[in-house]
Amino acid sequence: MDKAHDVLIRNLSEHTALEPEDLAEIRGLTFTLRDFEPNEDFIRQGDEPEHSALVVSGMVARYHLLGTGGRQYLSFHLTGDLPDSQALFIDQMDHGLSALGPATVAFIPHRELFRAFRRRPTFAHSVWRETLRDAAIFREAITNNSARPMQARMAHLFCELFYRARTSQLVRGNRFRVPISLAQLGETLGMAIATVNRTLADLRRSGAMDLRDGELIVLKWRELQRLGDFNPVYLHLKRQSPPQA
Amino acid sequence: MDKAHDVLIRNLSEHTALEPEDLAEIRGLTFTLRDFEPNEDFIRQGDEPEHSALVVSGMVARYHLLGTGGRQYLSFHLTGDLPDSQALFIDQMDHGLSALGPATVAFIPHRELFRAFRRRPTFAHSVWRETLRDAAIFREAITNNSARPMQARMAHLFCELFYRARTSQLVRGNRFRVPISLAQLGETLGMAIATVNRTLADLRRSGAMDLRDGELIVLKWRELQRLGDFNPVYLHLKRQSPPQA
DNA sequence: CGCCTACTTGACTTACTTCAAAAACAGTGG
DNA sequence: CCACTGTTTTTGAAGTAAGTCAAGTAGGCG
Repeated sequence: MDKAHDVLIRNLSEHTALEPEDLAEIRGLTFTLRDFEPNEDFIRQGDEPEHSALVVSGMVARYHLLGTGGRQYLSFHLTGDLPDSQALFIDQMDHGLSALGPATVAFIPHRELFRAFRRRPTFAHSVWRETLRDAAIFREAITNNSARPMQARMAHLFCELFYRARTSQLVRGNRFRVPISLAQLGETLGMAIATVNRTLADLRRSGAMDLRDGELIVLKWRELQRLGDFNPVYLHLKRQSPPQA
Repeated sequence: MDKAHDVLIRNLSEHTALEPEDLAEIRGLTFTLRDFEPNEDFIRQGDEPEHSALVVSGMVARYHLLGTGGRQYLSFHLTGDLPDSQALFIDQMDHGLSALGPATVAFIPHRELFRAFRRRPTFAHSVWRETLRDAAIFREAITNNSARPMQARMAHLFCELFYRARTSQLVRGNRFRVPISLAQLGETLGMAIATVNRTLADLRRSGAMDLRDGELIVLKWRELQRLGDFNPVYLHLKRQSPPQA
């Protein structure tokens, strides 16, 4: 059951130099694991959570509920991410979280985290940094959905997911599980489902990538990056690891 | 010269209960004031700043540079805000900052802030909370620019600015300085300038608000809120202060 | 096999962009 | 004080990308 600690440490180490004492402190945290079905909610808008979540496996999404009943997806989270770190210092959730495909999430009481923060400021700063990276990803999403044409918008999303998956060592060959429907893609990128389909068809036709059976396949990384106007600086990773393809 | 400390304390107090020791620590910080012209940049994309900024007066914006040479505005900051708090734990700026109208900004070395964080964790947490509120504002911008029709989109932006201005006590009567051009509004909301003008004309015609001579005038708050589908929960303010009009 | 959901495709409509030009305004210098 | 220049705002007309609507196909599961 050390998997939760492992993935958290690996993820924080991508941007922060943790000392042995920090690692010990993290390993002392008690995580409660829970499995979720595809599309199962686990934190709802309006909740006042007393636990923090950590993605142990699978993919998890944040979303806003719209007045019309629909959703706006805000971000996606992979193994090692703290998808509701934002809730640490905030009373009421302004957004919800759900599993995309099947996912395992570890929960840890806020109280325990705060105690660890007090004892190891470096650990606190690494989590803070994690929330700031989240914010940078939100900023990029604003630009993506506001200023880029449909094709670039979609390509950019796939670039980000693939790049992050790669640093989290979730890419086998040039493939990686992205259990997302066209409808959800539309609710992420702000486009109608018909447009999603046609835009995706264009991307497939370009030969740069494919999305099949819930799996993203990157065939020509440089080309996809060009199409998506993708520059990974905003992900603020210590070592830049460009996919090789 | 104490203005910088005052506005910072007032702003942090909106969401955090600071203790006398925190106030003393904050009052001990050394700020360097600088005045900026309208549209003057003061932090550029790519910079690696060693100082943090605090808006003392005026309005300040964050923006992404686009490949096409244009800008995508990401957020606006009022008196008391820390518009580049994101840079505290991040090497390289992924966005720039500029003054909108004339503005006064106070700068403080990161080193000094970190020392204060170490001494007063509550202060650190209040700044962390501030960065999380920023992130919540980014999330709302994603939804605004992706899922709302043009008129609601614009109304929502004005609602947010007015609401925040009000909690920062920057609203005189029902007016408040918003020195933003139509072109900049377009680069904020992801619409062409012609559409900005027509949408703004519609809003004016509705009688809910006006924007004249760089001043936002809210005539019917409830109506504007309705048009903008605005719910201030995401601003995470301790006391909710609905404008009276 | 039949049901349900997800994806695909086509035809039509429209909201927004683009292009272009005029009007209003601000600043500068004679 | 008023012409001259440049910028911002306003308005119009035309083109188009994306949304909507609708129907059909494919895939997954009891």
